[in-house]
Amino acid sequence: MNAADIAKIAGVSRSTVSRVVNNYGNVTEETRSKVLDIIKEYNYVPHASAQMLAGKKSKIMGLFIIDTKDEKEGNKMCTSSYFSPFTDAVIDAANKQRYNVLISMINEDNDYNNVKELFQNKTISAGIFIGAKNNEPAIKEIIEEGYKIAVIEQEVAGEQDPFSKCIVVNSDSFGGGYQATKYLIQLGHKNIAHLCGDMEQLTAISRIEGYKKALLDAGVSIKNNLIVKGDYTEESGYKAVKKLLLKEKLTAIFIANDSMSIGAMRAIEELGLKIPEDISVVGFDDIEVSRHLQPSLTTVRVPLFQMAFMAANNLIKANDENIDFYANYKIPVELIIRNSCKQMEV
Amino acid sequence: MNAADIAKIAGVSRSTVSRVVNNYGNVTEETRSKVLDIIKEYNYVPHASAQMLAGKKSKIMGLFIIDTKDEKEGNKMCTSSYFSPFTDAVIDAANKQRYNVLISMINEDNDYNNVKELFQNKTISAGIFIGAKNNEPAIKEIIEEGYKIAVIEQEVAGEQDPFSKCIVVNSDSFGGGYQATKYLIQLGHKNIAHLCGDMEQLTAISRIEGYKKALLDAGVSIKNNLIVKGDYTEESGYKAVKKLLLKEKLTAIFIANDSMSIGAMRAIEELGLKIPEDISVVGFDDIEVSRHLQPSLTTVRVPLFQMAFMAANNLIKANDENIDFYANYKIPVELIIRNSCKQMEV
DNA sequence: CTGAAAGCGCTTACAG
DNA sequence: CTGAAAGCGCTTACAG
Repeated sequence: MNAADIAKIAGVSRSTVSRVVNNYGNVTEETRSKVLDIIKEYNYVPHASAQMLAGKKSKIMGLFIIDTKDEKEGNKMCTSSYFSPFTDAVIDAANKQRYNVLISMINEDNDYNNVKELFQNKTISAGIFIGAKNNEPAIKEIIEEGYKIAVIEQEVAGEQDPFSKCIVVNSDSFGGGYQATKYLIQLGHKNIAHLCGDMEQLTAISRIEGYKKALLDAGVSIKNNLIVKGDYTEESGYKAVKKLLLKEKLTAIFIANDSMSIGAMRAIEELGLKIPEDISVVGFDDIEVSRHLQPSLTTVRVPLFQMAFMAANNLIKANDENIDFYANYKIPVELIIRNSCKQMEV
Repeated sequence: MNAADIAKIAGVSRSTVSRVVNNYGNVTEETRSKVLDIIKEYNYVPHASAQMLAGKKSKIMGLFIIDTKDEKEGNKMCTSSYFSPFTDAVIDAANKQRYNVLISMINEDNDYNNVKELFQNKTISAGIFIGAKNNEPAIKEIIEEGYKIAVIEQEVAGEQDPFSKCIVVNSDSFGGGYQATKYLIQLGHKNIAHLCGDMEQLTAISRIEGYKKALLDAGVSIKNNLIVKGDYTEESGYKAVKKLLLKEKLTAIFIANDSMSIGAMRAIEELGLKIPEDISVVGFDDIEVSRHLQPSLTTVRVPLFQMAFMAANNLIKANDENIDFYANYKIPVELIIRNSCKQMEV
């Protein structure tokens, strides 16, 4: 059952069937309803590929989740606590506008080639990237080929930067790092450590900057031996904090994400220390588990739902209206105070 | 840059370009490598829609996540802790075989029409359903139209049932309910309550059956006032258990999933009772948070990764080889003992 | 408002 | 082993 069949049955031309299907204006009401009836009766659905080949654009957008950490069994789930609400929201936003979303994971650099192919072979007409390292050249290449792109957490380095030619949605990582650290300072802490995230990502870079600025503004000196490196995985949090506590004296630690905080809490506990009595902890992201931890984790909430909606809706708009629309959003974050920090005694 | 351009540059016909692209045998090595070079040089990628229209089948499979609960903000995240590992594994399995996956949520019955359209307009050539209620007629319809389908957690009611014409992957919910309950019995509990899941779903139906059978086998009488209804959401767990504890006397409760267990634990705590000292709790699913709860939750692990791989791989195989392949798997589950249950004193 | 025709970019018998 | 041609199912100027 194709357009020609419908045309024959309805006694009109294929052109007219097409006009009805696409809801164009230049058809009599009578013709339209006659054709519509036949379409319904025979349950005719236009062949998407034929439509595309003839000029319609794809209603499929890509969502690409970058996670190039070496995967142990455990990690996967953790990273997905961050990506999963984002994914849900993208699908939700897309479906509402009759778009579909094709999701793919990027675990190694080579996977970017598959993504590029998806654009080139016209399967998708737009794409969202989340989890990429800052300045990722593979994404820049795709943007430069002229495809419609939205990126989460990317720095735009001036007008020459390809990232200025897409939709960028960032959270205020600097502000979040600042707030988190300031909160610890206000509680009376002096020796506040920081566990960094994967420094290839913008979030990690900005969160540590916020941390440093807060210390600076409060006149607390920055001690480099209190700053340690992680890679955003739970395991890295565990190791880094265990090592740190064995060497340094501190009463509080600001950790660049919640997954590492979970590992850190395990390390602290294993060393016989109590949270928050001995060590105060602030995380970042507010993933689902954080409110269920013992003690519940004080953290900075990143509004991933909202960011997903902005990325998806802007992208769809640009695609539907066939316009070049570029933007650079910075979404505010919020400190969520729970039970992992305590006021220092005076 | 299309096949005709490549053909002209390489000095061959479009047919030959097509043969090279599709890696057919009947081309001289010389011709092949010449064409391949040109393709690489000009970065030619065949138009996916044109290929499909000319007869190739779609390399996109659909993944449909059914969640028809009334959505409050909170629920969404909870349900996704169950779906998210499954989704990850499906994408992983698909990508490994050069398939892409298009994900869509079904929040109301009407959304099934969009799914059907995706098959009818040939965007996807196969699909996986997870979260559907048992016996879902909308899915039956799709199977009956002849599309390649895999379904998670569905009962197959004989050879006449449309579900016998697809790939069914179930976990052993009955066995899990049985094990969980038996474990509580062995710990010396007599008054073991059960909080059911959404009874429209096969898992809920089978889990309660396992519970009853375990009691029966142990000679413990089934008390209907100890069996209460939930709908798999955290909130329903909270409400049901609060009400239950106010009325009945019990020392243990087997809860049909972990999300409800989280709500239940909150209810128990609010009533001033301790887990496991006053009430032992066993959940089901082993979602990510469960091991982080306080106390960590004893639960039945459902191997969603494995189920996802079976569904995806079987489906892809059936699609690639263009065969009708039907199967009905029952995947074993495992009781994960943590700290939410205690041995009764003698 | 409507139809005949060209064209989108491939694949696949068919013939050689 | 290779090419000319038909065909996949649409949309969109163009002409009326």
